[in-house]
Amino acid sequence: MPEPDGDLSLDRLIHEPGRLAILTVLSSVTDADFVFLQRTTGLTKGNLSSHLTKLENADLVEIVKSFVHKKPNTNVALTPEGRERVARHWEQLERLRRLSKS
Amino acid sequence: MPEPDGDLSLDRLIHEPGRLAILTVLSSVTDADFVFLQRTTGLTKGNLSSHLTKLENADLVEIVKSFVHKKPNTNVALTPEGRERVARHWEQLERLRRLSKS
DNA sequence: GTGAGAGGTTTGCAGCGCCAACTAGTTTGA
DNA sequence: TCAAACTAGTTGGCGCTGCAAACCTCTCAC
Repeated sequence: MPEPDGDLSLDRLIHEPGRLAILTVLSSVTDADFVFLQRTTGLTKGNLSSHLTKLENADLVEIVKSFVHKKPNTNVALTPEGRERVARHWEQLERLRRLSKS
Repeated sequence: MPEPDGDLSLDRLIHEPGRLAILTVLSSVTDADFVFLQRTTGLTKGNLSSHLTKLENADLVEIVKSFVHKKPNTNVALTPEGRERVARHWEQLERLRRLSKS
């Protein structure tokens, strides 16, 4: 029940390392496909797949499946809400960090 | 298997919100007692207790128990190693964040 | 056709965070 | 004096969730 003085609580959905990596990569580009995300984040396919599903369910990313060169292609982009929540998360972290430098 | 290009991996032990809060608070003071940490982090006693145990096992904090005014008192301080690893963690986060702002 | 590989998804489990319940001791007050 | 209430924690049980391995489906080379 005790709320911290300034709210230090972090959104687990975003804070989780794997997803934070995905979201951060996504926020530097307009969109990215599965393979690119896998290489940049270092996640295994399985992890990446399940994280993407969670992010999609939370409306943080939009996923478009199609075929490119006859191969399945999964394209991922942040939703506006996702972009905003990631930005807010970094602010939250910044706030937390400032505590330690004062 | 695949390592990311630049290492984006985050230390779960430190990254976990509850512990990150504890460690960050601790890095702004020389030491703190249980009740102070509970108030500043907003964690429940149970959480705080188990997080502290983990941090102690990992040698990130040192815990000294004593009695103050006849009451049990738990005093916590970062170890040198803890201090360094927390600092490194924030650098790691900063590196990750820069990806998204380039 | 068949073997290898790309591109994912599903499954199983281990580990962890979270709250509730409990312990141990102290103070209050009837 | 004895019990109720409070302080300061610790422990246990449960449910979630991250992880890797196994699996699936399609394509291409031979």
